[in-house]
Amino acid sequence: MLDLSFVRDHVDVIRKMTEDRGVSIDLDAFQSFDGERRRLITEADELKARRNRASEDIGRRKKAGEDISGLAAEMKQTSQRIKQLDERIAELDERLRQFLLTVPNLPHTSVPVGHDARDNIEIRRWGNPPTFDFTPRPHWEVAEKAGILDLARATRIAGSRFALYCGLGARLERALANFFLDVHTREHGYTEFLPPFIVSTDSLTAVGQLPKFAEDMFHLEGTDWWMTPTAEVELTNLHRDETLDADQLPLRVCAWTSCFRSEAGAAGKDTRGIVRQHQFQKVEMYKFTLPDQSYAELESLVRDAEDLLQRLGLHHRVVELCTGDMGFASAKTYDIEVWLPSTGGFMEISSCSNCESFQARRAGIRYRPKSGGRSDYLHTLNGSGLAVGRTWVAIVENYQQADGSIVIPEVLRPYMGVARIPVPVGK
RNA sequence: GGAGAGGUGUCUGAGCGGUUGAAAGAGCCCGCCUCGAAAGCGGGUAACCUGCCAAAAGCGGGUUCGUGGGUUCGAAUCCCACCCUCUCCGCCA
Repeated sequence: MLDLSFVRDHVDVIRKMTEDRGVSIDLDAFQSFDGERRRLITEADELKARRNRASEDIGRRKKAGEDISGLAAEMKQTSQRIKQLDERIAELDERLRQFLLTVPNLPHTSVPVGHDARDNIEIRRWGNPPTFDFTPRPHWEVAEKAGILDLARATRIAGSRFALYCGLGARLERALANFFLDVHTREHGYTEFLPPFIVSTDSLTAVGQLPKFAEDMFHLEGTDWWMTPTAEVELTNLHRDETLDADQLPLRVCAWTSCFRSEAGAAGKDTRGIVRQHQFQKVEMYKFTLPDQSYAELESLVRDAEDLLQRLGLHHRVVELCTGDMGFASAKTYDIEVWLPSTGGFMEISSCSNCESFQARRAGIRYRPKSGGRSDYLHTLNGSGLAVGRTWVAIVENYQQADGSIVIPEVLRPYMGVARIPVPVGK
C-alpha cells in the first residue's frame, strides 16, 4: 500500500506507473471521493470541536449547580449531525482503503520499463550447461524410470497437479530442504521458523495477496482461513503491528513450508512433470531492514539464493524483471533461473524482491530510529531460497546419466547417504 | 466444547462517566556532573486523519485505551455482541 498523501500529491506519477506496469486504476474516481471525504471531515471536525468545548462547559456549570438543559439539548442535535457525517465518512474511508489496496507498488527508478518477460534484463550467468553424450530426457521420464516419482498414484490420491515422491525421491526432497535451511541458518545469518501453513485473511491482506489474488489460493470453506501460498505471508506477519528498535535491524529470517496454489488460469501451462503444482515445498528468506539498507540487502539476498545453486553445481542466471513483469508488492525484483537440459532453457527457481515500505505500511511494521526520532515504516524483502520441488527437477535433469541413474551432488550426500540414485533392476 | 480472569503507549502497569493522550516506573534521546563511565540530577519521548503551507518545519482541529455497536451534552471508564490471551475441566496427535 502506498501512502495516501503521496498518491494524492502525485497522481501523475501513479498514472505513469500503472501504465508501465500494465494495470488500470480509476484515478478520477479516487480524486472525486477523496475530495468529498476531506470536505466532510472538515465539517465533522468543526462540529466535534464545538461539542468538546460545550461538554467541558456543561461539566463546569453542572458542578456550579447551573441549569444545563438548553445547551445539552442543542448538543444532542449536534451529535446526531456528527453521527450522520461520520457514517458517510466511514463509507468513503472504506472505498479509499479498497482503492489503495489495489494500487501496486512504485517500481524503483532503476527498474527497466517493459511489457512482459521478454523485456527483462539478464544480469549475470554462472557455470555452464552440462554436456551429455546422449539426449537428456525430461525429469518426469527420468524420475519415473528411477522409481522416485509416481504421478499416476498422485492423481489417484488428490488429482492432477499433485506429486507423489517415492523412496530416494522423497529423501531427495527432504535433503534439499535441510541443506537449504542449514546453509541459511549456519552461514548466511538467518533465523529459522516453522510457521502455520494455514493463514488468516488479515495476514494475506497485509502482504498484498488479498484482495487481488483470492482466485490463486485455496480457501477453507466457511472459515477465515486459507492454505498459505508462500511463507512470505507468515514471515511478514511475524512482526505485524510492531515497532522494532533500529539496532535489531536488519532482521533476517527464513522458513520451510509447503505452499498451496490453485493455479487458476494456468490451464495448459507446464502440464507435464512437476514444475507447476498445487502443493510444493519452498524455503523462504525474508528481511526487515532500515530504508537505506534495503537495496544492499536485496543484492545479498540474491547472492544467498545463488550460493545454494552454486554449491549444487547447477548452471543458472540472474534476471532483472521489467515493470510489466514484476509482482504487485515489489519495487524491484530479481529472478534466478536454473538450466533445464530437457528444454534447453532456463526455469525460474527463485524470485527476490524489495518491497520497500509497501508491505510494512499495510502490515503496520515500523522501526524506532536510534537517534530517538519519530518511528517510520521499515523495508521488507523476500526471496525463495529455494523452491525445493523445482530444485529437485533441476537435479534430476542435470545429473541424469546414460543408464538412467541420477548422480547426487557432493553437498547433498551427507543428507542422502548415497552418491547416486540407481535404476531399479528390470527397468 | 464448558467455567473463570483479562486485553491500556516501545515495555511493565495505574485509572473504572467530565482539563486523562492517558498516573507511576522501565527503556530510549538530549543536557549537567565526570579524565571517561556508572550512579545522580534536569528536560524530552505515540500513531493516524485533517486544515493553513509550494514543501519541510511548525501551528490549529479531530480520532485512537482488543474490534464493532449502544447509552450520554460528554465514555479508557456504563451496556451488548464479537475476537484474542491466560488459568481450570473435558477431548485429542
